[in-house]
Amino acid sequence: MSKQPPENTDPRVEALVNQLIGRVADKWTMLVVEEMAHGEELRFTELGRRVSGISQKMLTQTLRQMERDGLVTRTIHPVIPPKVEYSLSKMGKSFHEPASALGTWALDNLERIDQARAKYDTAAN
Amino acid sequence: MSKQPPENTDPRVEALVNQLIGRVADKWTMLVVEEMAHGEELRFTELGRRVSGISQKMLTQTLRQMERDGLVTRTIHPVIPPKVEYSLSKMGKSFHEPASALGTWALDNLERIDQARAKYDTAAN
DNA sequence: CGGCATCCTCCTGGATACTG
DNA sequence: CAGTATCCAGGAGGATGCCG
Repeated sequence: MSKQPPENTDPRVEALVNQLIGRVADKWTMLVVEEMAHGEELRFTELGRRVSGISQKMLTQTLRQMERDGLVTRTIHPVIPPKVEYSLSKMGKSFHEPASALGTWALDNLERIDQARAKYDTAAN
Repeated sequence: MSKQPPENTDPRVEALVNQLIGRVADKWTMLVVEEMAHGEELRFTELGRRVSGISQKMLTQTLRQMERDGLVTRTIHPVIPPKVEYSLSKMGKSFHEPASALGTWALDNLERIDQARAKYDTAAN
């Protein structure tokens, strides 16, 4: 499988798209976007508090990637103690739509999925 | 960060939702759903051919998870050589909507993201 | 054909400690 | 406060071989 890269599309574009899907279909990215979608600027620590379960490392990493991809704006206030504020860019906000649609779907179907799993697990043993 | 699990929600539900997001925000799941969305029943190998870059192992794994979650129906035809067909369940189809919305977004913004990255990379060095 | 089992490698990501 | 740096365990996932 995937022995011969399909000739019908430019392999570089293929790779890029593939990688982009990986980035976009990222749990932490989605959760961070969700928290930032309300519009206010958020500080690093506050963001960490809101995204439940995220480690500081992953928060940093996720924010860097999002900044690099142009989803997030990072504003450094040169004061002591340091103050850095994050907010969604225009593109970031546009990303929030499909992302939150997916989140909504997950919530809506949580029950059904849970049941499906239980059924599957008992059936198969 | 994430030292004290927030008390405002049931930690078990929290965990489940978190895990579910992880499942739902999965690259291969999305790509597989995309290929299956056209409605026909698809055989294992054919599916593998369509989802570019997926290994046989990941395809099997993804399909099993999706089946377990009730997104996919697996039909075994007891013939020789073996014939197994996969199709989206009703829930699977409903998942396709937000999933493909995300894919569409990625495609639409591929250019912008690429530019943002280039800009970020040259600026920071 | 449609897998499962095994091995092995690399990357992800948590924990911890330290800085401007 | 907002990170960076380091270490390290565990899981993801490719390659290969075998089977009903």
